[in-house]
Amino acid sequence: MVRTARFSEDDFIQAAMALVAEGGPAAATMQAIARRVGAPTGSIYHRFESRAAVLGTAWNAAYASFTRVLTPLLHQGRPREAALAILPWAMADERRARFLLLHEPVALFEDTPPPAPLREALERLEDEFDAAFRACVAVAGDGASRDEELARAKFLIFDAPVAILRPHLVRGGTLPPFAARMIAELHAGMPLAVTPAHDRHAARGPRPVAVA
Amino acid sequence: MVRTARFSEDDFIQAAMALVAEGGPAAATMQAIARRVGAPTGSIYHRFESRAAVLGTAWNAAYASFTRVLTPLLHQGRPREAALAILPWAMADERRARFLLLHEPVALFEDTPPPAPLREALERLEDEFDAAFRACVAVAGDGASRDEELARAKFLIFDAPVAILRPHLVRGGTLPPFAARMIAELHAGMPLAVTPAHDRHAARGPRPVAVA
DNA sequence: TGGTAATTAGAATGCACGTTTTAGAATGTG
DNA sequence: CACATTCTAAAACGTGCATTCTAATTACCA
Repeated sequence: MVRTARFSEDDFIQAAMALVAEGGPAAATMQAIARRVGAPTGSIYHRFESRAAVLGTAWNAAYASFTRVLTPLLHQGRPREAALAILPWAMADERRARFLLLHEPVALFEDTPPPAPLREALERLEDEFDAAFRACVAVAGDGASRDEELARAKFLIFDAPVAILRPHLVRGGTLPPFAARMIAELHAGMPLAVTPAHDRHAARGPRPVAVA
Repeated sequence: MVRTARFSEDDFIQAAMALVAEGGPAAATMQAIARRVGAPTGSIYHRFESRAAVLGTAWNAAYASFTRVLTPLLHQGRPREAALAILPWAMADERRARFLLLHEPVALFEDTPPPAPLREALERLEDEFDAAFRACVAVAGDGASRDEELARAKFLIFDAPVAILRPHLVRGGTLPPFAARMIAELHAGMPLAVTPAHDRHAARGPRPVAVA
């Protein structure tokens, strides 16, 4: 390198996340990202090959940060703690949480999909997350009832907590104390059969892989 | 009228819904809507003043269809039935369900909001829906615990069933039988205090209003 | 101190979109 | 049968976008 960079890769990613969080995918134009960072439009293209690459990198980073919190708890057979861990994760960076949880990826990536390396990295992250769920739930009966157990786990650990969180994420501001209470009550009233510890190792997914 | 129309207002609405359902808001361009209907682009402007008006009309229609099913059950104090009613409503028209439940309105309306009459009609629909929730839940204690009860109700009756439905909506195809089971189990494990019938009339919201 | 590669800087390009315009075709009314 | 009106039809316009291009800066190194 011969000239010190004024703008980092992360500057652009943060700006893109913030713009999507505040105004939806359409608000994250290249010019808006550049303006928010205070850089000329062209500078983005020294770090990212396209808009899809910027959004894809941002998405992968947010997703990885999310699963980094959940995955270990799932592998430890603690679904309740995993579900509750979503709340502090979301409040630690509200914009990132809005970016990841409030927008279907289809709206971000449909028109122009991110470059292959990013897509593959995301697929790996998704596979790891899925494997963690499978490792957590008890193996019981045939394929159909196994699908049901997995669907129950994903609902209890991911979708329901996100649904509880969503109204507050949309509104912004602090999280009311009853959000955690509702998640706890949900897990008490709709218990999940957990894999015994000695089986969990066998079901464990591939080792975590570093993602850009 | 002096010339029979080849394309109806509803043709354009259906096309817009389908395009958003399949490819997100960005896919519903005026040209795409026209192409899908088989009409020239300009014809849309004989029925709608703008793209925002098309999407807004579609949104209001989907929302009204949804609340028409839920609202009466809420006013009858039957939250469990209301929650379960979401499933047949969604399967009756999957595209409409994807359109309404899979996309945050911010992504549809942020850049250009729909014309005032449509915004007002939507606000009325939302107020009615909210009033139905308030009429359903038991009034207990101070403001904070009342907020909590209302949040519980909205989660149990709307957000959680939608979260259970969402993966299958994303994937498409038929709904697995355990979706209804999960909703029933959820309501059994996390019961909701319901307003006694004689109080419900007082809390009832404004009469339903016809929407375009 | 001048060469060089990385970066900033910002204008330029081309394309897709929402919207408008212009022209023509269809249909009920007098 | 003409007229007014409502629609189809398709091209045209202006804007904003992603991306590319050209030039000017910067900082390290020989």
